[in-house]
Amino acid sequence: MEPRWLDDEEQRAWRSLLDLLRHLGAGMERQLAGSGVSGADFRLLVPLSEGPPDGLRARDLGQAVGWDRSRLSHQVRRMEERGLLSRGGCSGDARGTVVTITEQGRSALAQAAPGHVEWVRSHVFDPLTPADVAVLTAIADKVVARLRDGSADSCDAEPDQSAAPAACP
Amino acid sequence: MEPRWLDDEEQRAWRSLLDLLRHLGAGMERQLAGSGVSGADFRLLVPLSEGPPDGLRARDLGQAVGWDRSRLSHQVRRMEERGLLSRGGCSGDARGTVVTITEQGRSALAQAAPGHVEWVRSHVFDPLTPADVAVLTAIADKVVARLRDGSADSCDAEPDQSAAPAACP
DNA sequence: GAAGATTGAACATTCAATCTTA
DNA sequence: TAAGATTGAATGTTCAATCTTC
Repeated sequence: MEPRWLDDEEQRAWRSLLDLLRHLGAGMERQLAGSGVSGADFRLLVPLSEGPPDGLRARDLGQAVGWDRSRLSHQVRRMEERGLLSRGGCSGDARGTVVTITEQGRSALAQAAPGHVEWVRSHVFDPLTPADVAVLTAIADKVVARLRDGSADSCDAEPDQSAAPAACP
Repeated sequence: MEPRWLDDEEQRAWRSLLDLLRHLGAGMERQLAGSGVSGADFRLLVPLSEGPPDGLRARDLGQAVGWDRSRLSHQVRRMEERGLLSRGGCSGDARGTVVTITEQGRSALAQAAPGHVEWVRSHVFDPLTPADVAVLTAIADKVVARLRDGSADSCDAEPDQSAAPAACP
């Protein structure tokens, strides 16, 4: 069957969206790098800093950021080596691992967060009107909902209720 | 100075946008993988298939997709090893390299493109109204424009006039 | 010296076992 | 048997030289 190709306006829209994707990711990474943490570091530090002081189970942390076990394990190991967090056993379920943010981790986050929020605000929210923001949220949610459904089509399900990196710590 | 933290609605918006980012990238990659090409493969094949039959200079190809020399060089080498494209010298400038898509590359693209466009349409455009699409384009362009300016702030300039992966070949 | 391109090392991510415990 | 987690190999990306030609 002949595919339904994109017309000119749709191609423009798609290209703009891909540009947004690329620039947003790259810009965010660059800004954070200037504060000494990577995007991945930040992603983990936020939910850990907001969670209970005892730390979070690796399973829950993985769910929070939408990562699989392997990626989380590697990232946690690297961050533990750098002193940003620590791992410990899980009382009650000997299979589990509990991840805890260290003082050094809190400090790194506290140092990075203000610049990050300022960057997000000035690069994303400042150029938009409040109406833009409302519409953008609605649009993003619609597409994400469709994408979530779609994951079940040809592949496995995807829980993923990711945490918001720009939350205030 | 106390940073301007995000309010609740802004946090929701930011989180939705990040979710969109992640799901769109992952979903696209997964869909393409089912057709035997990676997102990176596809990115290069599209401008090469649309460009002159003699091929494109690596410099121009890099500009088209917004990659640096190193990343492009590695990706081109891997794709050449798989027979999707070929490299040759550049007549007129002995420093240059000319990259050409092979028949096998064209075939791989022709095989992947219909499914890709169908995926983009059904996952991105179908859930949106024409008005949504127009607004989304405008919003993305505004933010990208701001992000382009911003790149000059703390870092180097970024030309990047990337190609649109979902174009019809 | 600057531009175009390549290379190898370091780092991140994915994939396929593997291991332990529920 | 399934869930939680780790590991090592394969692949992809970034970073810092390096090399050639303009």
